[in-house]
Amino acid sequence: MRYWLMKSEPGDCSIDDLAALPNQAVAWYGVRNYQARNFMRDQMQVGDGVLFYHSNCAEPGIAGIARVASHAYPDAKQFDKSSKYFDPKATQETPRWFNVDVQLVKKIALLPLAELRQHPELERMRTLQRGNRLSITPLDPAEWKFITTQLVHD
DNA sequence: GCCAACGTTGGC
DNA sequence: GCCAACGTTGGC
Repeated sequence: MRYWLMKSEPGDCSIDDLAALPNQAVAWYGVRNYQARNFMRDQMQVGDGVLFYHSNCAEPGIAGIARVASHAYPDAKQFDKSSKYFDPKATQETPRWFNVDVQLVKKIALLPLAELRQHPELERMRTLQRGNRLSITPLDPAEWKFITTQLVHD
């Protein structure tokens, strides 16, 4: 069992968008960074814990708890010429990009980035490090526990 | 909209 | 394999 923080731009897919989907689950397509891809492809297991994070918006922060709901499989958008995620170098035989499905567990009262920064327990969190841009980062179990038991209120 | 930080690309 | 140029991310 591992724990992850996954960023989504709410203009693209917000926590409410996720909640409105069938099964409250979404294919996490569009990751075009090798490190983030490798986390999904090589390390994620069904049932892993996910913090659903709103990025690049007025109120960045953790917006909900989710779970990994599938193993990684080829990202369909890499083959779709009409998609901005189309990758001419990817083929069906040798796909380059993978994604998992992510399913909502519960929406929470937004935990703002500014609040996360105030807790010494979280000062080593990858997402809080200067210059970090990775859209998927692993969480220490202690960080997961602290956030989900000390900071989350429904 | 600004800009710092980082990843990728491609010429050499 | 170096590295400059370029594109992207994402907080502010």
